[in-house]
Amino acid sequence: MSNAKALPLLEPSEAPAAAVPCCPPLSERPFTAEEAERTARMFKALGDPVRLRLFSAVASHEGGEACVCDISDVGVSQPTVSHHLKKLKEAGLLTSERRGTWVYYRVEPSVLAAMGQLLAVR
Amino acid sequence: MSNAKALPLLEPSEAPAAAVPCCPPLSERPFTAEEAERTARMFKALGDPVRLRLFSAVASHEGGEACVCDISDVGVSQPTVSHHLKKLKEAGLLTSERRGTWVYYRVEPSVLAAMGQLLAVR
DNA sequence: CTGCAGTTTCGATAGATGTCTATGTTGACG
DNA sequence: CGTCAACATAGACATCTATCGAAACTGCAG
Repeated sequence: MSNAKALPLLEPSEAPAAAVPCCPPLSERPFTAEEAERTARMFKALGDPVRLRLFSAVASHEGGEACVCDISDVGVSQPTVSHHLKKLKEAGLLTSERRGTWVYYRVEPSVLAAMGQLLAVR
Repeated sequence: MSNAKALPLLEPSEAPAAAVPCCPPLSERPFTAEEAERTARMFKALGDPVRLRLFSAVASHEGGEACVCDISDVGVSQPTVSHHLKKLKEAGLLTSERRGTWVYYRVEPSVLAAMGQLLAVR
């Protein structure tokens, strides 16, 4: 093909979803529907065992980042791993960057802090 | 009836699931399959907007407890509310107690602390 | 240019989940 | 005892989701 412009459209749904400036602590006041919708996305992303293992693997990896090949050993096929990493990315919990052959994922530290605040006791 | 022993059988599946003594911080080391399975249950329970609103409503209510009638206004039918409260209970996030006509739900404070620890930064 | 390894995307499918209506249970009150 | 109100359970249904194999894409090395 030798094309040089093969991706004319980039879905904005691919964006990091801005999960950081999220919400008040859960026990401060009842969540509104909108707050709940936004916050539930993050919890839901961590609500799958495979995703939780992938997230933990990235978070605990040296330098806070890991390439897919480092963490693919979670008992499911490689496309499934990719699928879950995408979900975590869409939830704003991970970011990715391609360096040569490999793709590296890293955790967004501010997100961990934000979720910690959610669970703070009044 | 004036009975004193009317509940002969109580499913153990109804038990609080012992969510408290859970796991090390997510970023300490990669989770094992078993740890992930256990921990994901809690995140999953909070991964639904309606459940999150119900949980927030209970957590922020005076005294840390609320009767169902106080928090049922989340836009779904009454059986659905009951269903979600049951899920939260099974996940070990809420406990319930009947007092007369009303059933009161309250948060397990230790659970919030445990989940907060999960998200602690290394 | 061609092949290869790492990664993502696509299409399909089985199982899980959220929601409803209808019905059951429990306690309070005449 | 009868009725009403507060919750819970049961069953049905539509939608979502996790998973896989196959195929496409990307960068690197001959």
